[in-house]
Amino acid sequence: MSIYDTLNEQQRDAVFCTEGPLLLLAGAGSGKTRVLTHRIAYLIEEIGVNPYNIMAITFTNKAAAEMRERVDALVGFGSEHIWVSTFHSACVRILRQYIDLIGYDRHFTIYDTDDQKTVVRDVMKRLNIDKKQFPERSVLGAISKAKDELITPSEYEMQNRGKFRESQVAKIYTEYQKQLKANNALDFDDLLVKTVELFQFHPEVLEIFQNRLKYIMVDEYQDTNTVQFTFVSMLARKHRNLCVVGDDDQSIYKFRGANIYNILNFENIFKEATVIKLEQNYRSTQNILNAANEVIRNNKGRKAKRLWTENEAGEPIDFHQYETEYDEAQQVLNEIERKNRDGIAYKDMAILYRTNAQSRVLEEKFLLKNIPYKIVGGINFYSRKEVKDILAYLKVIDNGYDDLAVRRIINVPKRGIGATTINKVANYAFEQEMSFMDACREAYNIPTLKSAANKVLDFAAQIEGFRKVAANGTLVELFQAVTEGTGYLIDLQADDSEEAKARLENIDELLNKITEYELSAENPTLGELLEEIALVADVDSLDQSDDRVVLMTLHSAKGLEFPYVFLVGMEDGIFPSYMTLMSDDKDDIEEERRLCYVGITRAKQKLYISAAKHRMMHGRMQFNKVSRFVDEIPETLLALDRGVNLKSKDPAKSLFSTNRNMESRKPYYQRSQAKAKDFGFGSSASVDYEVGDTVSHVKFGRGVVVELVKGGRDYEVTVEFERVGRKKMFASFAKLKKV
DNA sequence: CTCCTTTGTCTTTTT
DNA sequence: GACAAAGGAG
Repeated sequence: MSIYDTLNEQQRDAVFCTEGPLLLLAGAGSGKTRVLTHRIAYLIEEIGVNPYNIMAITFTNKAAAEMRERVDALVGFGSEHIWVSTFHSACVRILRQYIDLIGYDRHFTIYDTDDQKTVVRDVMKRLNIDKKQFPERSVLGAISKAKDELITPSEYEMQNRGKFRESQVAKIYTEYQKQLKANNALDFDDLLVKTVELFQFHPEVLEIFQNRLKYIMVDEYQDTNTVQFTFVSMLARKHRNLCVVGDDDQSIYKFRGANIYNILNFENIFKEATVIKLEQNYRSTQNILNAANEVIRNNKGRKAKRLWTENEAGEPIDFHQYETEYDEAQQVLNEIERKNRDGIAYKDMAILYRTNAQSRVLEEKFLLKNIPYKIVGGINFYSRKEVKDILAYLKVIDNGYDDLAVRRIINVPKRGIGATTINKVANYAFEQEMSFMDACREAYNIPTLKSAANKVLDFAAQIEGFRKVAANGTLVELFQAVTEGTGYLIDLQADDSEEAKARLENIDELLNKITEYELSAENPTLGELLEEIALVADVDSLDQSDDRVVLMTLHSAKGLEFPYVFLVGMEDGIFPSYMTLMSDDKDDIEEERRLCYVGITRAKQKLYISAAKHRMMHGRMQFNKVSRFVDEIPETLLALDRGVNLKSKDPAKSLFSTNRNMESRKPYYQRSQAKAKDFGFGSSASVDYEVGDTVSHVKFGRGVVVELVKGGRDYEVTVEFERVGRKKMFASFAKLKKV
């Protein structure tokens, strides 16, 4: 009896097929991670491959850690020598060793999306390009797309001669890239692009890695883009032992440049490739799987396959359309409570939604009911202002060329250095062709500065001081020097608002992170710490031993599974999103459908689908039809009756049919915004309290109404709360209850 | 230079 | 509603 006996025939074929290119088409829940880990074990134990010669690329750090753990359990030794990482971390690791060969300093900084925006904004200002006409989002999108396709600024310019918009973007792209280089910084895309460049211009470096990485495996291959593909195929060119695993039906990152042809054309590119399909699903019940199959069947561009399972039929899929998003949240939470009483652990239940914004209403209910939960994604911890400020200090200490970081902190906390002064220093730096930080150090040379020069010099001296601490002390000591030496902590401590308290907590949390890093890393350095922070995804921190209900977007849920899954907000306009409904590109709706497929197949035992008839979106009441995807699930798989909560206050007025089935069969586009407005949720808004009444609020607790003003379509109510003081809010949002 | 208020814009998904 | 930019007062 060997460990391989537990695999099915196709899985075993995949494990034993170790030489040459291999394309593994692995449907959802077909045990691809099992195959990958067993394949690695087989390579090490049976073929005698040195773990050092194996590389596995995963999508998230969490998946990487998990894979290592599972291989470790199988082989018992050597797994720590396997190179398991994400694309981005792998590239950083290579670049930290060799990037000086292509003209960067090895202490480069990694820019996140916010940093990118700042650079684009600056560049556009300098080039005098109107940001109304060229929103930074779309400019960055174009740049990122170009990078994904390995198009350099000059190539981009040549390809777009004579096209006004594109040539403007080309100018921005060129300047943007120059700026990054000057700051000794790379954005996320650059990590890949620069590595490929390094390999192109320095084949000797490429060869080092080719010689080492004899067996390469890529997980979630359907979501790779052109640079990533180039990177991998360069590495694999020598030994050609490239195993890619993916499912074209789960390709959900086209917006990020994922190139589905990487998987669809793999056999054309690697002619000798073996192709193995894994179609038996071990995860979900028959009902769930059937629903998933029926939905995905509506897509045109896909490889033919049909997942099957030996699992039992299981319970039908629950579907409810509720009145509002609040009702929906309430009922979902009720069910979670019920299940928990029946002995289902919280961590076995997950709520999935299309957009992060949908988490807010749910979170409020969780707080109210005191059910443990964890929200993945959304506002990243590391993008909070106070955390970014402190990190900017650390970045400046690590890489003095990072002008962006310097400018962020030069007046934080307040040092009396205003915009005028900063511009003068920036101009001087530009004329002298030096970094902003170096210009600060020479502030006495800038005649126009006058008295401000001393303030700038003090700042430069302070950074110098921190550098000394960094050179001699621990990271925690450095952290303390920065937070205390700058007065950042004292300022916050002096302020006793709720907000300041929250900020202090976040700074504390950052200290925890740094302490933890310093304890666990073999050879902790400031650079590595910053890098680790730059490359973590929020899912990475998901600890599945915690007994909490998990809330996340469908995108984040890829690769995960839960016994009980709630798919909320299944409405046309939300999922599929309004943007894709409006798009002329038919592929967009197919991508949404794949996302739906991913969502459905996360569930092992039972799936709950729900929608709201109307909900507040962007500050307006929106009336949505049930998602077309729900319509694609055969009725026989759905349970529609039990516990339906149709609290329709006035059915006569209702423009939505009370019959949910009829509703979902109507053409989707007939809903008009004007009609929705006529219902005037706003104009009919009324409140059952008045000035002087005591009311209670979900978050703020008890308070007294001090003012009530009728606005255009809503009441504006001001309440003096016992705990948090005076707040002004709209009655329809506040949901105040008279006590 | 700083702080406050007002106004306008934008709303998908993320390494 | 969330946030950034702009405008205005001290």
